[in-house]
Amino acid sequence: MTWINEAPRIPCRDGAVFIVQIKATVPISIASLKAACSQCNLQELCLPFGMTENEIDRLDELVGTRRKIKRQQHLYRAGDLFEAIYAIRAGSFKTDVLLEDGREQVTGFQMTGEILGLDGISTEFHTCNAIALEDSEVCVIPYGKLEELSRQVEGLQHQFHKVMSREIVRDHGVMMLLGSMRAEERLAAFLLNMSQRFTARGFSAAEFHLRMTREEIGSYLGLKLETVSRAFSRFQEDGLVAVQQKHIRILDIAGLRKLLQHQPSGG
Amino acid sequence: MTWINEAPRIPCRDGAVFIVQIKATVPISIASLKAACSQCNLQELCLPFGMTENEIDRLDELVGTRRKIKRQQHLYRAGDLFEAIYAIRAGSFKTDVLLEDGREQVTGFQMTGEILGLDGISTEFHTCNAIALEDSEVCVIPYGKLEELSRQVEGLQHQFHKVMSREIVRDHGVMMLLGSMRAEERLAAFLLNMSQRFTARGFSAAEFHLRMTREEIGSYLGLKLETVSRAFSRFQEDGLVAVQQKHIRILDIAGLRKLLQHQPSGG
DNA sequence: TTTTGTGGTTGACGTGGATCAACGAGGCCC
DNA sequence: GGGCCTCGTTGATCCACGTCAACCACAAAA
Repeated sequence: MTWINEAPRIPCRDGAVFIVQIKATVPISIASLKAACSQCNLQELCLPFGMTENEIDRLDELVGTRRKIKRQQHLYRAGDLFEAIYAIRAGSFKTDVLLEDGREQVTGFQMTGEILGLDGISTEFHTCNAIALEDSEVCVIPYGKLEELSRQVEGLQHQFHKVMSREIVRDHGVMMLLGSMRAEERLAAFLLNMSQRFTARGFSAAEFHLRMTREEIGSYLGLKLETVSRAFSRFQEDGLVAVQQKHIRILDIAGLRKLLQHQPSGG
Repeated sequence: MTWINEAPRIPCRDGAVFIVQIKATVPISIASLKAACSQCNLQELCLPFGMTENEIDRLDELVGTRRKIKRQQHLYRAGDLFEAIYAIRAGSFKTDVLLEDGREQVTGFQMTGEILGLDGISTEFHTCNAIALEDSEVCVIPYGKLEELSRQVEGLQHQFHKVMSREIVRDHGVMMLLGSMRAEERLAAFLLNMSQRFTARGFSAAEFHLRMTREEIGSYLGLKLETVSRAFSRFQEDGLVAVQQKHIRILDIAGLRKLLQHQPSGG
């Protein structure tokens, strides 16, 4: 229930340092958790979206704990018992599925305010891995509590259903991308999607820093990392974007959008 | 509320014949709807799964109407206002998304007991098309009623969440397939999946009739119809399946499964 | 019965992206 | 500073699948 109890679940090389962090954050966390959602500036992007003030106040009892996850560490793994869903408070994640032979498919990249762990409801075990792309923090929402509260708070129930449905719609978009777009279209779609999500978070639509590698982008888009790299170079040649490693500046957003229509065909 | 009121929503070339059908089925429907779910032999595969007898009795008030959809007709279209989800009572469907330039991506094939329309919760408009692959019938579950009842009936709430989560997990599987498998692996995965779903419905695991065309399979698997056809032929040569048009007989299920592991790589 | 249409199969050929390989750039530790 | 390691870029070559086209099977219509 406290940070201390959560600590053993967080694998961490430099354990000592991390304990210090815990000690430092415990009093702050306990204080702020009393008003977890109602005070959070991510409301608009997160579970509370669209709920009334009264309803959000009731939400505060939902978030029992926060959890810090260091870069490259797992929030949960495929096969883990499902107990909670997670709202990203800071940082970003990728989710992936692994085949027995080692092939990896990245199924999504998640940013602040987005919800992780919905895959676990189905079987009560997680079916994918969630890995932090940078040092991150999540709000832990115990699933039993969420179901209980959403039986009482209509707005929460409705919003939770919307979050799940949005995930389904997003997945359909990815299927479209993987099933019928060519490499450059996929990357254009990816960049436009990132841009739009950064915008929603108050960052620049045109200039941002990708937290994932070319290989992870490639896995998500069903391409090899070399192909991703070549597509970036092509966009740069064509004056669509300025690329410097992970730093992206979109120069011609309309041009990127145009790439998405009427290509001859794809896959 | 009755078949008659629903009738105008069903586009139908041979209207006259259909009206006769309606007249014939109205009394039967009204009688059976009084005990929609509790009497239904699809319980195990559908929304009531895992609920207690008492809970299922309460479910009966949920299904207001049934709707017949003829082959090739839409249950709903992208852009339609979202009002209800649908449980397939008989027949089968495909769902697809269309790009402006006409490209189609089939996002799924649905069989009896499966739920359609979850994509609409997110924005209150449907985001994909649902088209009957054969003459079919669905139970119409008004969404408002479902939310209301699932605030009262814990088992319903839980089961509904599981259905949504299962859809997310399924989509991840398709992403894996589209993103990192080669053509024959995709088709093998598809056949094994169909076989498993037919089995769950009491049909033969080894012999079944596909309701969709090669082109639809191809769209779902991110392949061209010729590639699907060639893969079928290859499987036949290798003694894995006997294919005669849409009729499939699996001869070596272990062989198909083996195709799914340890291929060198994909894409 | 022939006709027409839709869906499926098969072959020949082209190509987008995978593969293999070399090299460059930035971050981190010593 | 220098060595190491991960990540990214770029080039040369290959091949799985797309494309184009001919033909076949079956069903419904004439």
